Amino acid sequence: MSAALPRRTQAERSDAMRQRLLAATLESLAEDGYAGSTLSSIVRRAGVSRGAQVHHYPNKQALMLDAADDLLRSSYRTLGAVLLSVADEDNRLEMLVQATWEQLFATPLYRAYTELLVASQRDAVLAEALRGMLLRVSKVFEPAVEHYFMPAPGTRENLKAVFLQFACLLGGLASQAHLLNDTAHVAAQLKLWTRQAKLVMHARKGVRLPPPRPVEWDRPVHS
Amino acid sequence: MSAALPRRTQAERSDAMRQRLLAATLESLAEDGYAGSTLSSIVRRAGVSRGAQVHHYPNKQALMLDAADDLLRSSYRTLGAVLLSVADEDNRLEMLVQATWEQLFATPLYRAYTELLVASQRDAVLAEALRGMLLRVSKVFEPAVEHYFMPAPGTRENLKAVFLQFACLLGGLASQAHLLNDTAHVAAQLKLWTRQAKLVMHARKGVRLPPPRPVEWDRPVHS
DNA sequence: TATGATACAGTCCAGACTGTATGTAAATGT
DNA sequence: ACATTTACATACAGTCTGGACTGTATCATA
Repeated sequence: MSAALPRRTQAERSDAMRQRLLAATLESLAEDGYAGSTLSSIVRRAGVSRGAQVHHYPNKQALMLDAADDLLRSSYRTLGAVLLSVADEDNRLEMLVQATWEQLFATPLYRAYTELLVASQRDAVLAEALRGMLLRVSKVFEPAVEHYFMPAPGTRENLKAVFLQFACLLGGLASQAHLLNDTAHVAAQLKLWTRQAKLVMHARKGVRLPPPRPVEWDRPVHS
Repeated sequence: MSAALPRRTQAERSDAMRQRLLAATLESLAEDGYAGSTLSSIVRRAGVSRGAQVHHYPNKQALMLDAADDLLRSSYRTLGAVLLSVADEDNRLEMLVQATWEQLFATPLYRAYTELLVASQRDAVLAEALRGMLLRVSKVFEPAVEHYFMPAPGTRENLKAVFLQFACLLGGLASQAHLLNDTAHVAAQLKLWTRQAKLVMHARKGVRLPPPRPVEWDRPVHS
């Protein structure tokens, strides 16, 4: 009769609980902001008790750090999927731009990232963590860029810099999107950057294989 | 013997007090963030009592709204000065880019703006206020752009969009500047955008006059 | 100069948040 | 089967915040 109680192992219970807490934390960051994400509201959102949180994360910073880690890990996976999805497209750049915006920057997850980013301006530990995670993400993106694109003949533009520009542009755009109540601006900006980028880079012809898959970052054991 | 008490008028006292409160608020926003800018800390920073604040601003939101107004007004003036300063330069675009970054985006004031911007994501009143103020600022910038620059012959690029791109780029750059601990990246990005912009616009030749000075926004009487 | 309005100072209070301490159930090891 | 560790729940302590409230000094005006 204990069909509803499948007797989970300790590790399973812990992982599930951590997952619920992290998901609730990221939701809360996106909706209520960093300061608004109080421990009480997070556990309420996760539907667990206060004790569960304090058991897995001794203090708020630890929870936030792990949430940041989870966020960047998730973005890493999304980015990987995006890069794969444009593999067999002819107009790779357009697809990449559109997909990056829609699936990465125009999402609640990016709003959560924004909150962590501004909080990191006053939290050196969080800043260091974000720095390291960004480095790891860029380590995936840059080889993929090399895999798919090459500098246009005649130009000697640094593709890394052009994509860093892209990231800053999308970041700034996302931060102000709720003020510009005209969504056409966003589309225009995406098109504008695409046009500019095409001047300095070409999609490599005949590349139908996905980019090299670097070090796995999917499930490192929790420290 | 009352040499130290020059008998100020009521309006003078009020203005001076409001100024101290607003300055302290913007400092606090830049240093301690939005949530960290508590009323107690602000009045402590301003060196005034709690009662002074509550007299001039009935609640925290009113203070923040006026601080945002002051911030945008100040940026408006700075931007005007920047535009004037590049009037008689030959390499106007480079100077404009550099000055905009140094005097507008790489300042504590922009950090304060960032705090207000993310806070406005959950404060509709603040968002509306920022929206209106940004509109007014752009109303200064756009005529100045027309005054100084023209689309390059052959291209039909929208200069407004290019400068909106510039703003988003600088915003994104400033938000992440504390993570990229390499200041060379910023300079490289500024150069990159300048190069791209030069492809679609030229400085008008022989323009030695400052841009048209639109509606004044220097000291509207306080409501 | 008398009277009211304005500017400012200091204090109090209800609520909220974080961290901690303690108690109970479930899982694990032997 | 039982002891021990792990996972989770509840209660509490201390701090802080924002708003309300009362009191005092300064200014405007008739």
